[in-house]
Amino acid sequence: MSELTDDLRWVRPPRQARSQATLERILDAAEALTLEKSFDETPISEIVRRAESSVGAFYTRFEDKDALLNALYDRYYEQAIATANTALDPERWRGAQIPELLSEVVRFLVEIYRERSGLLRTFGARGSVDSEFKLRSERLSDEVSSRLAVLLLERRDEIRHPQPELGIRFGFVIVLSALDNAVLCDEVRSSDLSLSSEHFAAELARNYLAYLGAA
Amino acid sequence: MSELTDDLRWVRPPRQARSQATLERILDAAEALTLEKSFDETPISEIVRRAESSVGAFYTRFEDKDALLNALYDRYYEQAIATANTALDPERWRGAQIPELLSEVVRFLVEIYRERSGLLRTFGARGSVDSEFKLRSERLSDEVSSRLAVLLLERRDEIRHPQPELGIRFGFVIVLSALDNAVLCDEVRSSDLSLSSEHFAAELARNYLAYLGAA
DNA sequence: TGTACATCAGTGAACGCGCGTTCACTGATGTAC
DNA sequence: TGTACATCAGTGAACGCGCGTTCACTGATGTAC
Repeated sequence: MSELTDDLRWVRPPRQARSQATLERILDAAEALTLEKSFDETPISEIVRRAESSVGAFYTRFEDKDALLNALYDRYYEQAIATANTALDPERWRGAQIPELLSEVVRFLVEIYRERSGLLRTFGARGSVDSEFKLRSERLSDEVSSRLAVLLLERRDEIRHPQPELGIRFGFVIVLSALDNAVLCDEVRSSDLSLSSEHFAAELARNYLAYLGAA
Repeated sequence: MSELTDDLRWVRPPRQARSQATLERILDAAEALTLEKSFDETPISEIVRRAESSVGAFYTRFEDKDALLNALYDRYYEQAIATANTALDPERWRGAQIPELLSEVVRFLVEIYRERSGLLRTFGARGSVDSEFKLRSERLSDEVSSRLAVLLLERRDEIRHPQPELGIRFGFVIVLSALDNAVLCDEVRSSDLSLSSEHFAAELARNYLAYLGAA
């Protein structure tokens, strides 16, 4: 429903299976190219070449180049929300304490940031220039933050931060900031320190736990 | 000395006071414009108009537009190092304990990030696309991190993190990541939470202290 | 089941705008004697 | 102290490249009867 509405906003809906496939190839090609250079530096001609499509076909699906970026974001958003819903399902964590929970969640986030580093860098770059886009992309982290907050507030007695709700939100923003920053480096190599992903995730989780006073 | 060498790399040295003044007006104009839009979106023509100079004058100082960005960074680097040297002078903090020290330092960083948000956003955007530039800009945070590490290691007994040196470095990276991220929003409004600068600084310091185990 | 027609999908050459860069020129400053 | 000349600094119109976008056209798919 909202998926349909969103899609209509950025892509002209395909009417045939053929054009649906073309659309997906274009999205995939564009996402793949985010690993090589910035979105701005990637001409449409290159995207469609990699997608084995053509410039004209591009414009039958998209209003302009901007719409492609937004469509990429929409696709990522849907996937991320779905993932968050299963990963942060309260059932799944029944009986777990905060340290275990946050260690797992942070480890998982690190993995996602690694897999999608190109996309996330692209969204970050765009957000730093286009405040409307920035707001849209913050909706995603707000959603995830809310789901996490539910889990943590069920364990409120483990938290010593004077304002648990604030601590949860702020601590999560910090975790995402660190990840965003790490993603700017080739491979998640945790900025100037040379930590493995595992070690990076462990220290990041330690940071969040210590800040919440839940260690 | 190194200032001269660096300068020579990015700007053709002025021989007359007049051209020195022009150079500074161009740098100032470019920095001022970083508050309005991204560097890429700001044409040279607009920069020189604001500097009350001309396109030709620009090219007698700079090889190309890129050199201007690098010159802006060099200027910022010099200033930042000088500031760090006085702000983190061990004499200045004699007798202070870690909580006081870090609270002040973080507060100070927040202030700087607010004042120079346009520049820092510009450097961040460039760093996310140009890994050589990213390396150069990491040199600055490494330098500051080292000076801070000296102060904190003098107070090693206050730190409960199992690897104090690592904790200091990593915690500082996290603080800078959060600041970088905050700077992307109009005014430092601490991401999606609406905290005042003071409150933001306080929570960020709390985070660092808790992570180090020095609270 | 075939035929006619409408709509969808795709092609790629050509267009045009924006902006970085060049260049031919004028004026200002410094230097030699 | 003045004059001649060299170099530095500045001007802004014109150029040209890259890339987003358009468009006239061909081919594929769906639909009506």
